[in-house]
Amino acid sequence: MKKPAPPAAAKIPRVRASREQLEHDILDAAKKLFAQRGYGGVSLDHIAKAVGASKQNLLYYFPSKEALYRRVLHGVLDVWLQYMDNLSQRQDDPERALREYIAGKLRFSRERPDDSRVYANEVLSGAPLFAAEIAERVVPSLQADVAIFNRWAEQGLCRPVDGQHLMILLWASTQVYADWASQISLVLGKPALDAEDFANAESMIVDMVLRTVLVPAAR
Amino acid sequence: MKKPAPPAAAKIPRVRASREQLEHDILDAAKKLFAQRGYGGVSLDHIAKAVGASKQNLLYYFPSKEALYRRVLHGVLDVWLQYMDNLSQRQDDPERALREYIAGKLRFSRERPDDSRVYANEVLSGAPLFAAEIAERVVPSLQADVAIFNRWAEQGLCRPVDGQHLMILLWASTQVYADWASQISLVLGKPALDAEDFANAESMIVDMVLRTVLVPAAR
DNA sequence: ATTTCGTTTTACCAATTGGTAAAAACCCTA
DNA sequence: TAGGGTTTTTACCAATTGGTAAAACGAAAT
Repeated sequence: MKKPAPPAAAKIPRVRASREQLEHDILDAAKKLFAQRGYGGVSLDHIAKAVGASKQNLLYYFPSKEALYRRVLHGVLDVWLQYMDNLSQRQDDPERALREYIAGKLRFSRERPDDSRVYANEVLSGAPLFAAEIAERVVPSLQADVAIFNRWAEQGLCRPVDGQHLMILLWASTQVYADWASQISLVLGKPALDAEDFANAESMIVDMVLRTVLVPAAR
Repeated sequence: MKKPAPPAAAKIPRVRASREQLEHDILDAAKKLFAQRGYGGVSLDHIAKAVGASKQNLLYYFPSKEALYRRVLHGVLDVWLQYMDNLSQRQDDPERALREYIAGKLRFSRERPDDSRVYANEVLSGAPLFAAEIAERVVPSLQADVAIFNRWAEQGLCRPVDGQHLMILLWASTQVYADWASQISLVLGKPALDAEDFANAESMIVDMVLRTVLVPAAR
């Protein structure tokens, strides 16, 4: 009606390379919004506008809001686990393994805060859609890590510790720098967390964990 | 139309003692729902149904959804701070002060999980309505605690530690037992956390913190 | 030039959203 | 029992929600 043959490049600044590109953009925008407001706080229209498409166009790529959310969650969990499986790498050296594990999880908080927050939102709401996948993928990963602690303790490489609660503490104290960033930056009196803050966090957490886990003689 | 004069007691099982009672019930139901789904994920109708009233009746007591949410948040912050200001009590005895602080915060997670989750949801979404109040009430409280650490360090009662990040770690590792309860119970393989789990968490956190904070000679 | 297939837009839909206005019911006191 | 203030219900409202159906578009192959 208005423009019989509008040049596509004029309306959409950058040409959509492909279907995969748009699909990826949708997932990305959805992740950012779900991270901030949770599943119920985001509408398809929000996501559509953020990505510059129509709501119906989203529904062409994803059959429903819940399906889209599940895809986002699935991707988030992939990333989460990927940053997390450092403990199993150096099974002979507890100190180095722990240092790398903590560093990895803090890197996750710094580099992928939205992933962290989507995960936090889901867990916070009781993981209604996700409990099964957590039980299937996260719990075994954690149990493997706990088993490593136990082996270390048997071999005298570390003190006998409650592996489960130690892992929970590691999650908590590293994820908090993504999930609670808004409050932490208020506390630190700066608009956003910078590299130095993460470095300070890391040395504090590493210090505490090593003091607790390592046998005195090994230090 | 259906019942010209229905006995009030038949429809509403327990008689509303007073205006304050219903107001309290609304705040309570709202808290529970906001805790689970966040601000955007809850409708006035949800809350109304949970409390057995009509949406319009809620709006008689609270002028808007946001006003109701603010009231909930305000109450949550009251409780949060109340459980939190234990550090300032025993300024002469770091070990005891820390033990009581950790115990208090874990008690908060166990006794008031919904308060904890409402707070977590708000912080997670960037504290859009609440940054001011956090800056006004939480940050000073925390800075007072950090100052206490510094004084202890000066007096040789404890090792020089990064008080801010230590406090963040204390928050994180205690709140996680409320906010991540769904995941933690999956990990521990039980339907819900019990007193023993909280006791284990407490001894692990206390152990770590004391190892890190206390001077070796003092132990 | 036409067909075809993957994509996008237009046009709807019923249900739900937060909120308003006013009538009705309730309850205590005069 | 008649007011009079407080509380609740009924009746609406426009905007938004997730979702469907079908028409229109665009490029690549025929």
